[in-house]
Amino acid sequence: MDGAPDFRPLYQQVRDLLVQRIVDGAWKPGDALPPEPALAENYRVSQGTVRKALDELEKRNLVVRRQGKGTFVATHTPQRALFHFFHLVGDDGERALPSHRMLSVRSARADAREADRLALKPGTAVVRLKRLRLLGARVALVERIAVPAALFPGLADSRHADLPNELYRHYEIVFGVTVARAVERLKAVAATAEEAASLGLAPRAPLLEIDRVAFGLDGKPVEWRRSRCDTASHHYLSEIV
Amino acid sequence: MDGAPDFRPLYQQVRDLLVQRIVDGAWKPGDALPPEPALAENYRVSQGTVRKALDELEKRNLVVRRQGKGTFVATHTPQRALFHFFHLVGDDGERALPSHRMLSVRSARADAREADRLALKPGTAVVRLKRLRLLGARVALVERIAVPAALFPGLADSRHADLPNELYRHYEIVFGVTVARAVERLKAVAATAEEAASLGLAPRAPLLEIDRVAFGLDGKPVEWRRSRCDTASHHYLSEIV
DNA sequence: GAGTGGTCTAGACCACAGC
DNA sequence: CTGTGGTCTAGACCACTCG
Repeated sequence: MDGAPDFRPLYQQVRDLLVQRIVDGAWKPGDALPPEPALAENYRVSQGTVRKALDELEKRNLVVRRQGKGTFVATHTPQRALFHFFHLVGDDGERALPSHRMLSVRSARADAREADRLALKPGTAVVRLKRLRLLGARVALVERIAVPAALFPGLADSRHADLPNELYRHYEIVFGVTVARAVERLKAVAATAEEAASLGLAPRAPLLEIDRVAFGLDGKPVEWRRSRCDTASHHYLSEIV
Repeated sequence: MDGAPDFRPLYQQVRDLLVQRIVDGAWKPGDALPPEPALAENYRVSQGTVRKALDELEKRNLVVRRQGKGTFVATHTPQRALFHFFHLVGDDGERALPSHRMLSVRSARADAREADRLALKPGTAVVRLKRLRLLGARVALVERIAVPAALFPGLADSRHADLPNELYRHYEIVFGVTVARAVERLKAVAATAEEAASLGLAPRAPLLEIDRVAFGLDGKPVEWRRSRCDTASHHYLSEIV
């Protein structure tokens, strides 16, 4: 820590250096970080300072720590992928885990809205996915997804039946794209004729629209997703602390 | 810390003792806690341990710390009341702060749903409020609220015009009830004829229903609120970290 | 200047994992 | 047994607030 002068607290500097190494891919999801004493020596700070930096990485869900084993870069396990980002819950409180039916995968040029949400220039190459998602045996969501083609080379050529339900895990394993954060905007909308047919509802039935932008480790948008959900027997759960 | 044997970490014991004092009202919202060295001496632990306990209280939004001044029990400032618990945002990204028009305040006996949400026996005395809330100049929400009468003595006798927009602040100042946490369940529903009229919408227009249970410092439900919102030009914002 | 919380250190010991 | 993260201490100094 004796390089360029920097007047922020040491633990923040260490924290940012650690984040940088994860963002750069020096440590990949699932990898163990060096032990705390090694990091302390490496950065010429005390172990307490390293711990405070790691506390913050843990709070941001970038690493998980396990006593006796080590500190590991966080991964999108099936559990995390589903429960952390999927907030639809049965009205009885059961978290019915969704399955899916992928309908199509197509290359396209970003339209105005995709360009806005993904922070791209209109016309940039994107990949569009369409799928249905089932809760229990019923189709409950229709989903349109758009991602920048540049981040996902070859995705457009996937056979749509081969794409897994847990896309974020797939993004991470196959394309090295880690979803670190997301912002969801929710609205109530009336189902289009097509949506109503897919969901087995009356035309213009009320649907919950979830418009989600997911961000990568570097803070840039990596996916835009618009889900329209039948909330007759499910709800979106939001906990405020 | 040399009383009854307890094998949890010291900082957790100190944390829980501090929480207890806040819950019991020994320190009220806005009060300063004793300085860290005093707490350390009091509980016979090091200042570092007290700090770790206070870190957790701060994370739970129970206290706020200000360098050079002290540590204070959190209060529902107008800012916090609105932005922490009110998640509707204009589609342009502006946080239009809502105003309200209280319609009625009535005593009643808890029906089945109120009893469920508030963890009361059916028939327990409750107070029901109805109000409209405006975003800008437009009526955008119709809201029904129910609270246990026992926690809010005299509330039922309030002139409804006297009740402020920021109810949580009112609960805290007038009744000593602090809302610490809330759970919201969101659905899309079709407006009833009455709701459509209040909101100036077509009958059966899609509305976002927010069903919120708010919990006090002791973890017990203190309010149930059901808001139905016109999301034509606003959305509910949910950030996932 | 006195008092507060914020940062940082060095070192001890504990609890858990795995050979 | 060794190595990991988790807890705890004691003390130093910094940054901010206020009289």
